[in-house]
Amino acid sequence: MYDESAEDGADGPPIQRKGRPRSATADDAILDAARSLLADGGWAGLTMGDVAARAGVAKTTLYRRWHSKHDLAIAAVAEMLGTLRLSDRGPDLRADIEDVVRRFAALLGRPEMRTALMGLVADSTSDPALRRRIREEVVDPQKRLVVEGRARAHARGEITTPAALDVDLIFDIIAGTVVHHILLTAEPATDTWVQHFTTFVVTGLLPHPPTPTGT
Amino acid sequence: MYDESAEDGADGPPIQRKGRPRSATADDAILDAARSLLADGGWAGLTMGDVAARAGVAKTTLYRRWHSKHDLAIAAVAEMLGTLRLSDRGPDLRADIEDVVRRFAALLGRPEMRTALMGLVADSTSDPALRRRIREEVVDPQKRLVVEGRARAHARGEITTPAALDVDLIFDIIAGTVVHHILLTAEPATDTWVQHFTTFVVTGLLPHPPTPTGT
DNA sequence: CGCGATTCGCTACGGCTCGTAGCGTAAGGG
DNA sequence: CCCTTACGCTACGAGCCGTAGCGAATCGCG
Repeated sequence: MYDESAEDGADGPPIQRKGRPRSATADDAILDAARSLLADGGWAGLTMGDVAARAGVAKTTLYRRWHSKHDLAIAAVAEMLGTLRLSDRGPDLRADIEDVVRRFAALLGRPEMRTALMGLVADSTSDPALRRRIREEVVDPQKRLVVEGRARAHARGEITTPAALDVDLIFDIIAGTVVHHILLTAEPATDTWVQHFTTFVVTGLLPHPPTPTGT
Repeated sequence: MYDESAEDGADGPPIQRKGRPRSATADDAILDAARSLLADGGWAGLTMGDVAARAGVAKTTLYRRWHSKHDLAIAAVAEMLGTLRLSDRGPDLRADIEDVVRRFAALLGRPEMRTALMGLVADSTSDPALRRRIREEVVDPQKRLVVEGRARAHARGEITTPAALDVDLIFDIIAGTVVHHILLTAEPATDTWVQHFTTFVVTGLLPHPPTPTGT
């Protein structure tokens, strides 16, 4: 189901093969062309023929590396998401959250990013195998950011036990909200929006929780 | 750009025309067929030819009502989302939120719903006109739920001024988080997840905000 | 009642995309 | 140096979108 040839997952060293090696420049040219077409023409604008033409290679060369348009898009997206980092060290949890929100929003501000991501997710709604690959190669790796932020908060004493923060839930909230906001406005998130949202994440809807929910 | 014939927006009375009237049963059959195909084969499974065949009509009949696959999908989705309601009256804000989260999650649990929604959003990333239509006919109408919940909270005295709650932000958070969660797990949201998320929305990450953010 | 207007089903089509196959050629490794 | 593999090219089958043209059916209105 899968060629061990392409270096999509970025796992393991490039396997040594016997004959003529693959062109590394072609790899870069293809991924660049794919992102460029995604930015210009959206998910529908990403056609294998056009990618090949813009990259200056034959269509066969694409299919020798990736088995489908989905595989190619995953590779292009994963490479971009892999660059996400947390700033060196923030003063408190709030600063760390604001930082990651800002960086994630900046990434989604790039049209090729949101286009590929949504195209993949859309197709994955009826393709369990594709959804699994997206989760494993695109989404789940980013949870490291939440885990790291939580560890910092614990080290600072802001939370008593790491288990107090549910990583999956926090990730759903941050990623989901930013995606929803950016996709429907189609403009980069403003700085005030980022701060507004961050405040909410830390504080919640009702700043002072007095309401004793008695019977 | 748009036939005033189809009753998509559900706005205004059915315009009287002169010749043979359109078959209302065909309308229902088409939308049902579309939803059925979406549930079975995902966004890619929604083909105009198959919809026509399953609905027992000619492909021409589809295009006479909707100008494109996107228009048809919007009509199918809007009809389903229009059924969203708030429960009659909850005891407090938390109950109202939990209620709307549960109902929205239930709707997204239906495969035809998430499939159509994501397919449309994906295509809209590079189609401003389509994005605008989705916002106006699908997304924005649901904000009434947030507005209503906020009014209730104000009437109960849980918040001092309605402006204290940013409708757009709250909508992004609730809709975005639920969508993100359901799409990546592909399973209906559990009851404990709904409660967990609701608690977060009301309380925030740090239940007691001690950290005096001094210099 | 009948006439004009419109819908409906059918078939066919042009243009596009995906992904594959076959072939001769280029390039590097043991 | 030769074997193995990558590469480019062309062609192809299958599928889908959206449109066109036709005769037949169906309703409103005068």
